[in-house]
Amino acid sequence: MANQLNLRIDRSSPVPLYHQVVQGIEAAIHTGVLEPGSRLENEIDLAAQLNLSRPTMRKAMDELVRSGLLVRKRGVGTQVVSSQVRRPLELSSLYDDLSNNGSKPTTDVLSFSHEEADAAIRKALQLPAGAKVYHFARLRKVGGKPLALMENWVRDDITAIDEAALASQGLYGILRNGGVNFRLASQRIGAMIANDYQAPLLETTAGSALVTMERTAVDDTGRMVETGHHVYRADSYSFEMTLVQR
Amino acid sequence: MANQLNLRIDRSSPVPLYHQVVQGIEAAIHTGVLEPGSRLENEIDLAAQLNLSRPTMRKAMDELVRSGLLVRKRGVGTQVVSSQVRRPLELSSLYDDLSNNGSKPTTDVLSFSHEEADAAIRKALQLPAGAKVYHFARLRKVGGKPLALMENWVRDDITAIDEAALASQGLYGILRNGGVNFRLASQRIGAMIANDYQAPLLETTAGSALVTMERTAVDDTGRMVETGHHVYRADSYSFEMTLVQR
DNA sequence: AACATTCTAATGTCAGGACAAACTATTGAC
DNA sequence: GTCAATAGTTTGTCCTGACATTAGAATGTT
Repeated sequence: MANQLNLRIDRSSPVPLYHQVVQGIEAAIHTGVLEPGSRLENEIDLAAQLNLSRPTMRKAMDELVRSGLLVRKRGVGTQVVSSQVRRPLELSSLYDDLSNNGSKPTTDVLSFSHEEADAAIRKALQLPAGAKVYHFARLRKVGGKPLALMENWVRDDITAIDEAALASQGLYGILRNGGVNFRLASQRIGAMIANDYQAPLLETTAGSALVTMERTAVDDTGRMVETGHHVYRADSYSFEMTLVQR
Repeated sequence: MANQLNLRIDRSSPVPLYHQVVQGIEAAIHTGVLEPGSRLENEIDLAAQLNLSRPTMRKAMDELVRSGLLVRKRGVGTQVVSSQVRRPLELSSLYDDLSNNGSKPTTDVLSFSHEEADAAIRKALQLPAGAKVYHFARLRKVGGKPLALMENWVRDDITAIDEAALASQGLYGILRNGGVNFRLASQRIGAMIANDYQAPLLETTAGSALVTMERTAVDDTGRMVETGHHVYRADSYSFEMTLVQR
C-alpha cells in the first residue's frame, strides 16, 4: 500500500504527539494525499512507522473518528470517510467564524447596561438574588449587510466590559482575554418570523424567516458565563454540523 | 469526601468496563447523588475503588467530559457541570426521539417511488449514473398534530423499502433492520417561510415560520445511505445540542 | 503585610504488552 | 457446487508503569 503519509513527528515540540498525528492526517485528507474512501494502514504498523505506541496512535484516530473524518470497523480497517462532510459545529462565536472565513464583521452596539439580573437570567446563569450582569444588544454586519441581531447577558465578576470593546472585538474575544476558558455550551436552534423591531434592523421585511439561537456557555470552572438570544437572516445563515455515532 | 458513588462493576458483563462507569456516573448525576458543581474524587482513587486501571477510568471520564456532563481542569480536579445542560444532539431519527419521549408518532406516506436518481441526488449520495433510489415524502404527526414534512432519497442496494413499512416503522428503524450501521451524518439547520404546499399539510398558514433540516447519513462502510430535506413547525420543534470545547 | 518561592495534588501524556471480538477469505466436507 | 468450519487480520478493551504539566496552597522572606 505504501501510504507515504509523510508525517513528521517532532518529539521536542510542546504539542502532544497524538495531536501532531491528528493534524498530519487532517492535512493529508485536506490536501488529497489521502483520498476519500481509501483505507489506512492498520494502527499497529502506522504506530511503528512513526515510532509511536499504539495507544498514542489510537488516541489520534479516536479524535479523527469523533470529528467525522475517519470510520473504523473491527476486523476490517480504517477508512477515510467519503467526502464533502463538513466540519463539526464548534464552540466558537459568530465573530470567530466570520473572521476565519476572511470576512470582516462589524458590530453596532444598540444598547448597553450594567444592571441587576432578573429572575430568568439569574436562573440561566445560576446567579444569586441581587447579582448584576452586563446586558447589551448588538447588530452584526458583514460586508455592510446586516446578518445577526444579538442580545446577551454576561456575569460581571469576571472581567469588565464596555461599549467600545464590544464594538471592536467580539464578545468571546473579550472574555477569553479576561481569562475565561470556555468548555461547553448548550444551545437551541429554531425559527421565527421577523417582527417590526427586527425587520428594519436586519434590512428585511416583517414576516421574513429568521433562524433563532439561544445559547448558554460554561467555562472550565463550571460557571455559566454568558447567555444570549440571537436571530439570523435565514437567507444568509444556517448551522452546519456533523453528528457522530458513539 | 466519601463520595459513595455506589457503582457496581460487572466484569462478566459484555458491556465494556469504561462504559459501565459512564452509565453509573450518568445515573448518579441524573438522580442527584452527584450534585451539580460538586467535585469528584481524583481519577486514581476512583479507579482503585472500583478495581479498575487509570486508563479505563480516564476513558470513562473522557466520554462524560465530551458529552458535557463533567468538566476537568489540570491540577484541580473534575467537577459535575450540569444544571440544565441538555443532551447533545445525537445521531438518531425524529421517530426515535419522539418514541423515546413517550409520544406516539404516526406517519402518512404522501408519495413513494423507486426511480432513477437525478444529478443532485447522485452527487449527494455519490452514486453512479443510472443508479436508482427510493424517493418518498412523509408527514409526521404526534398526537394527531402535524409536526414535520419530510422528503427523502435512499439508495436501493441495501434493503427493500415499501410504503407499508414506512407508515409503521420510521426510516432509520427499517435501515437498521436491513443491516445498516450508521456512523455519522452531516446536516444543516436553517429557517424558511411556509409555502402554499407546506402550510395546509402542516395545518398552519402560509407565511408561518418553519425550521429546515438537510441531512446526509453515512454508514460504517463509508457509504452515503440517505439524504433528505425536512421542515418542522417552528412552534413545536427546535434543535437542542451541547457543544464541547476540545 | 505583601510578595516571591516551594511544595503538593491533580490531570495530561506516553509506553509496551496481552487478550477478546468481529469480519474476511480461505479451506474443507458433503 | 454449495455450505460450513477455520485461520488470519484488524480493531476493541484492559492492564501496569512512568514522567510532565498545571493550579493552588503553604511557606518563607523582605
